[in-house]
Amino acid sequence: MTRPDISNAEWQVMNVVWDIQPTTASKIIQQLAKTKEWTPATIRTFLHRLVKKGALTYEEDGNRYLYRAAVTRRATVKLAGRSFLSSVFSGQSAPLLTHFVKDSKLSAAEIKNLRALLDDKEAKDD
Amino acid sequence: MTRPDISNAEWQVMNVVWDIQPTTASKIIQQLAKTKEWTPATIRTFLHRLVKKGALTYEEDGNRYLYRAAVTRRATVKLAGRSFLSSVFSGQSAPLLTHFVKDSKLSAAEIKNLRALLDDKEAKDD
DNA sequence: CCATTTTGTTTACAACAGTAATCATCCATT
DNA sequence: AATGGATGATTACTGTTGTAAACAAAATGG
Repeated sequence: MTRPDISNAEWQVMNVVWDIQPTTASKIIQQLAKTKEWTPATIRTFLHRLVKKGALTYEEDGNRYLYRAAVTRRATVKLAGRSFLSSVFSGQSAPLLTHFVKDSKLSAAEIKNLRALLDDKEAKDD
Repeated sequence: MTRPDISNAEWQVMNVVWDIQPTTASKIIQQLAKTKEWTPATIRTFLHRLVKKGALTYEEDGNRYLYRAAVTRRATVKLAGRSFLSSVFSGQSAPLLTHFVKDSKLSAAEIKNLRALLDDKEAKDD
């Protein structure tokens, strides 16, 4: 169970895989082409590294690979979130939330949703 | 205006400086000793790098330096937050907030505070 | 069948990051 | 004045990250 310690660039790749897995390198490359300037070679490097890190696995499918995530998005986000919280906010959640609420544009629906979550939290008192 | 691109370890140092600036290397080392296992040499390396990156400045004070932040915590947090948001949540604030609300322990007062912030946001409709 | 394209593997290389040790100074203390 | 600690500067070394090119093998189009 290698700890996935996923870099910024690698997150872009993981996000695509989580969205459309199982999938091939060329599909991933296609997706990323929409938003990034990376050459295919670069993306393939990331794929290799992610496999090596244990964040992706693959299965052979003819002459190509079908990639899938070896770690869940939820768990990986949680780890990255804690690391960020710890570095940037010294582990203090409330300032983090304050910051992001202030720095975000939120729709009425999203705000409502967050309120509901807060209500929930208060009710459970945890 | 060199872009401060502050690493995890360097954030620890910056957080101390923002808290107690202007201050000396040995004070910083003392503070960090409470939570980290770094040798003084390591911390001094970080100080040098942060100066080089333009995140810290110093003023000579006898034979030692008085360090102070050259960038505000607010601005630096904002940059780091956006980078994190972009990598881990593909730029989507609402999921980020949902995640952190769920993954945080919050006091009643903190919850109240966040609600107030949300109300504010809704009122201003931005 | 042969050339081209696709796909995966290996190698490259500079900058940054983590983690220090060593070296040179200067100040303070004996 | 000599020495030992504090302080800053320089050097070091490994691993990671961003960014790819080069190479090899397989498939595909003509």
